[in-house]
Amino acid sequence: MSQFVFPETWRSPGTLRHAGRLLGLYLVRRDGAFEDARMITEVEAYDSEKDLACHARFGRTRRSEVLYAAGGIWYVYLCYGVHEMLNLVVGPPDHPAALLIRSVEGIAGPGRVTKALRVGRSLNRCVTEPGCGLYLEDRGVRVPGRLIRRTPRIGVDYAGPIWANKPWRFTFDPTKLRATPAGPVQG
DNA sequence: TACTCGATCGGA
DNA sequence: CCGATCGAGTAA
Repeated sequence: MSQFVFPETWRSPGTLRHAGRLLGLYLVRRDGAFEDARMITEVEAYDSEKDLACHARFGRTRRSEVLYAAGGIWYVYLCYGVHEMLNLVVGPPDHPAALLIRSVEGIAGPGRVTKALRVGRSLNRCVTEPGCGLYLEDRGVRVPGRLIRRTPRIGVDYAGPIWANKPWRFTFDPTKLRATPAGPVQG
């Protein structure tokens, strides 16, 4: 059974808590005839202007403005002039924070995720709803805390050791998930 | 406007 | 290890 995850889900404070809850959810993409849905297996948290790895480290700018909106919208930007990066904006208004989706089941690497799901900057600022063509579903996967690994974020050494070493990368091994308990039988 | 650098990836 | 490739941000 799939349950649509409402955008409002991501508006409360608690960036790291949201990161843990994003693991195991399905990222659903519909674009014309194209359709794909994959379980999220790796995310990174970027939180506030203090975080020198976060795009909000310069305060409100043309690019970072989207991070200051209420959670539940997408932030997509171009990295190295080549790769699109997909983030979920989280937190209340005026608290800039986002979760980078680094991997989904079967696809590792943030640049590969967006390529596989045909995600581009046209989705920047879009709400996480079906009408947007990109949204989240809860398909009953429960990721136990003991499976979640936290490590430093990738590729942010420029932020300095304090911020580069924060264990804000969340991953888990989906093959270690226990089969979901059988629910009510449906036709 | 000139300049630097990057939340990556694929190939040498 | 290195180049691709371009937009954001800073300084001037």
